[in-house]
Amino acid sequence: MHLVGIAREIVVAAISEVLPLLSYEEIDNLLEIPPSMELGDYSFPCFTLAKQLRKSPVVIAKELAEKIPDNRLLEKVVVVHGFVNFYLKKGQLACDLIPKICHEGLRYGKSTEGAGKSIVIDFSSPNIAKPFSVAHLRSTVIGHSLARIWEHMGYKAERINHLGDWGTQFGKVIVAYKRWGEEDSLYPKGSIRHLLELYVRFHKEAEENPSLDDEARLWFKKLEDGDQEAYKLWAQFRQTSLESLKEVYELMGVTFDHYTGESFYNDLIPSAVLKLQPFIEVSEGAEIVPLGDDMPPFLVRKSDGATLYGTRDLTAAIYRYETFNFTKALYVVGGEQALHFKQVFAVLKKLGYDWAENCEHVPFGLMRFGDMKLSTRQGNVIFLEDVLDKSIELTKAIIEEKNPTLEDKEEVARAVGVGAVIFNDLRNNRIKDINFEWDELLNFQGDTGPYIQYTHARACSLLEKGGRLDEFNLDLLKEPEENALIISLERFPEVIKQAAKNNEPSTVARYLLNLARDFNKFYQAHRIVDAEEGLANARLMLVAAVKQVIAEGLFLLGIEAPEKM
RNA sequence: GCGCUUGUAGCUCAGCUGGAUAGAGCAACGGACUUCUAAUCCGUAGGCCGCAGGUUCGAGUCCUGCCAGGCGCGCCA
Repeated sequence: MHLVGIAREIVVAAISEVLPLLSYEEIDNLLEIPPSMELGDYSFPCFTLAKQLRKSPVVIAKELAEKIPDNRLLEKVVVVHGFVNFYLKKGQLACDLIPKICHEGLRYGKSTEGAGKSIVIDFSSPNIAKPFSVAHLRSTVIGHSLARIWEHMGYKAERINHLGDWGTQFGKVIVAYKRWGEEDSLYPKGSIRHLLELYVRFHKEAEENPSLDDEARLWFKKLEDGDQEAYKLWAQFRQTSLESLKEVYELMGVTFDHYTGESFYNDLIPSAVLKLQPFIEVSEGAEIVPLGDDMPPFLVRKSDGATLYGTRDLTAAIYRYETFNFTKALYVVGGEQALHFKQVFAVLKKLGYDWAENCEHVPFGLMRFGDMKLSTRQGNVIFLEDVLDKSIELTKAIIEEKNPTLEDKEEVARAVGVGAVIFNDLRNNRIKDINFEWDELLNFQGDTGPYIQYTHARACSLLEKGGRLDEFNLDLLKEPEENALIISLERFPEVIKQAAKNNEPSTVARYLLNLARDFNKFYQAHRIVDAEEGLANARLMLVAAVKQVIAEGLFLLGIEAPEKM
């Protein structure tokens, strides 16, 4: 069991000393945070012990509390009902914690749990025949954040962009391009939006002329069989799309270690299929692997012999394990593909790969627009680039209004505008569907990215005005607003751990909102730079620590933290 | 039909994996800028936690059954 956080560790240790019945880990699991500060900082419920010890929870709690030894960080231990409530000496905690945070900087809360281990994260993975729409945003920002969170846990992250650069959809685009390429086009030949026009037109025309679908399948088959013309077109489409994609990634500050898309695995597929051979059955001309009664069969090859994305996912999984020897493999892909991954993992297990247990689908909810699902096929898309641009424009306007003398306006507007979009996506549990609402997205007040960035900039401004800090006595911090911040800073490592455990960036996002709110309350209630000298220095140190943790938390979400805005 | 998933304030959502009096933001209304960045803060109002059972010291949280929405269910990804 790896414990994080100074104070929590001490509380658990103290209980452990007087309660040998439970292990360290059991105590840590039981320990909770009371609903309000008046009830203490940590709380240990004794109800579950009642049966085992055959005593009332209140009696157990009393006995336990009496035995807890004195500790330099413990203010008092109070029994309420069946709870043992621990009150920490905030001043002392501040003395221990704040210099530590300021000293460790971005390393505060970092764990060594994953030392020597690697985690493969498959995210973003857009379909490259299609434009990058807001629907792809989710996988991109969630995956990017998870990579940073797991790195903070000490893992080596392998960021993989499993580009959808192979498959029947390319047959469709080829057919459309050959028929209608450039004709009546609003966009120049070869541009990503031109490709979208073709894609949309294909589906429209295919409704009346289903033979187009057959033609598309034929072209994809030709592509797989190495047809020169098909390959050349495919390569051209791929290149255009990739260039356009990379612009968006750059704007958002998202990076990958590997751009190994589906086409990357073409050469590896035969050997993977060979491994599958003993399990394959032929059904209606297609090759399948039956998976029992509770799951539909897994399709290996279509009746025309072409592969499917499942085949490529399977091949990719094996390749990744052999290449990275991962401890964990995450697939940050929409929830609508849950069954697909269940099938892929089941097939891996059938092949005898124990590591299939370490593969995890990290699903997320749909992005909706009004009451309809965004559908590329119907041309019903919102381009991510447009969203980012709009958000950046709005940010610029706000800067002009509120802080017209700001330097680097362009750069700040980009950081804040993009941050707003990213935060909007990471704020809630990832499984929730998101209704795409311009108004909500472009509102920069309340629970938003700009709110947190603003708080950070505010803290930076105080530090700039406060000057250099040589001497400080953190024991002077006694106000409730100060205490709230100290205890909140102390909990940050737990928060990261929790976020990693659940693959849930929103845990960090929520924490930051609370921290920012607590900070703004503190800011509102007390003078800082012009408090009496000793107190001013102590408060400025607190501000420095808060600033540090906000910047670090934003980093974990993939959001920048400008010093001024 | 079967499987997965969601249901908490008018709206968008938290709720620490079963704990104490269910909390935020938005929207509404009322306040606070000659003072450290008002992208802020304070206050008011707003709740049969979808419904009904069950499990136990204790349920918004777990189990069962309904109801409602969403997503899937062999040659798309």
